[in-house]
Amino acid sequence: MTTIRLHNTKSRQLEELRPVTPGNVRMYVCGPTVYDRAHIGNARPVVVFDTLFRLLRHVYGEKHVTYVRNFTDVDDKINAAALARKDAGEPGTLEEMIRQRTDETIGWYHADMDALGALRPQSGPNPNMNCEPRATEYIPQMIAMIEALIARGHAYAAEGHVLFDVRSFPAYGALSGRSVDDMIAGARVEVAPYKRDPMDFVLWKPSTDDLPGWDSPWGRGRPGWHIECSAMSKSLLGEIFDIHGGGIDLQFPHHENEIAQSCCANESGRFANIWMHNEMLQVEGKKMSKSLGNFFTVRDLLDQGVPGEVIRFVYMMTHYSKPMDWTAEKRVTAEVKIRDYVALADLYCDFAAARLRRPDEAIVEALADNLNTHAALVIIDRMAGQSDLVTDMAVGLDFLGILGLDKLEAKVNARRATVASLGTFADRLAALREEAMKTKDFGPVDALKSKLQSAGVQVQMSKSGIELLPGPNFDIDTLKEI
RNA sequence: GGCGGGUUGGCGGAGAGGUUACGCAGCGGAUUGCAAAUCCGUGAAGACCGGUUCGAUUCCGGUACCCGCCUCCA
Repeated sequence: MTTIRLHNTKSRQLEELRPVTPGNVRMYVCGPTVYDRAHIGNARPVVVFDTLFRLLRHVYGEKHVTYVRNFTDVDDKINAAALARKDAGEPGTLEEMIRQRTDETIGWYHADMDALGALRPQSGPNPNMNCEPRATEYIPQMIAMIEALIARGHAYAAEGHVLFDVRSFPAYGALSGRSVDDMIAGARVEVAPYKRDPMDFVLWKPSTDDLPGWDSPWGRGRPGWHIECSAMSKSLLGEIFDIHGGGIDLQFPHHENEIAQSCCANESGRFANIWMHNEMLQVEGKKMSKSLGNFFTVRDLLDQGVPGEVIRFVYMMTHYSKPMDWTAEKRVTAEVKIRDYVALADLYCDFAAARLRRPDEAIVEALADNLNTHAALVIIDRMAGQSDLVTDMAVGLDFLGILGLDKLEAKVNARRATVASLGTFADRLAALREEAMKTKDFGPVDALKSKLQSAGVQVQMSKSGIELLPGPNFDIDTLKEI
């Protein structure tokens, strides 16, 4: 069996994946807070961990991998958005508006991530498991966990809040490499009067009547930010599971707090084994931000005509552990590559054979080496350079989630249809050329050629004949006028 | 201020203590009515300063710059 090695943020080392339950892998990835469209930074972990999911399914078998990714649908930003709508006079209760907004956002998220070729989280061993749990469906489990933390002396209730006592957990800060004392020295912590220690964080907080809330032993309230992941991962994956992932920005405080809560509430005192974090994304060398005007969503790109496979290809060019720069130039590079792959598949891919074939071991090995997607793409390029390996290239693109075989075949067919539709122009051009060969007046040939080129058609004339292909800016409407 | 990541040829981007990364672009040639496509060939690097070493882009230390987290943004 392929040995998978992954970088564990916790140990700061490359570690061999040894599943808690041999032969079965369980992975939890922190999902989005659902209040708005996913921006291109949000999509990076989705692609990273989807790639890992695909690798795990390949190595362990589809029936032996469980992947859970939550939707956080209780959050003050969501509340604020719903309150604003209510104040604007929209009908319905706050709860209805929140539900409406979160449902809508989840729908967007699914559509956008589907376009990137990301598989929906799912469980092989338990196909009925809801692997995309919503936080609001796990309030009782959160309350139970908070009660356990209080009972074990790791949390305390104060003024309607329940707080985690960071001093009760000596390992607090281990994941992110900081000490409680150092952090307090940073002095940017909100020091609420009811906190025993400035670093103590909220597990439960009271809700006023105009905010969503649930009954609890501490009165009507709502959960703090981090507890939902601890509760949901425990409910669905158990106390101890194999991989926990997310963006590096979650390392502190989110994951640090998850570890504290889960380790202290769990009988075993343990939690996830391997912690994986993807580095951040920039845009044209700068931090993506609304004020710089370089902020955009996955949907923005899709609407601009950048296909999901191109976006995914750009993500996969950079190793997940390094900062990634989204640039227009990379987008173009990816577009050219994808177009070349489709053209090659048109010529040399045996789709029937491809559907029966396993991905090339070298590609699997590249991913097994701490998810070296760039190395995998280099192998794809090598395959593209040899006609007898193009079928393997197609299998590789499918395995990497860039272009599924069905999608690739559909693109090939679309390309063929376009080429066929160009046939009459090819015939016209051939006739003109033949005539020009005799008269030595190439004016008419060049006239038609440049018209075709301005419609985005690639004109290839050789001794053997004329070939017209759709180019990057191919426009069928311009063509009709010729 | 604390913690962490980054800096490789025009651009993107890896691995490896000493042997061509690779891709795109460029340049030269073949080919073409001209192009395109294709093929062949080719220049170009390792932020800066030290140290270890026979030898470092690769290891160690420092400096600079960029980015992230420490403010419930992946």
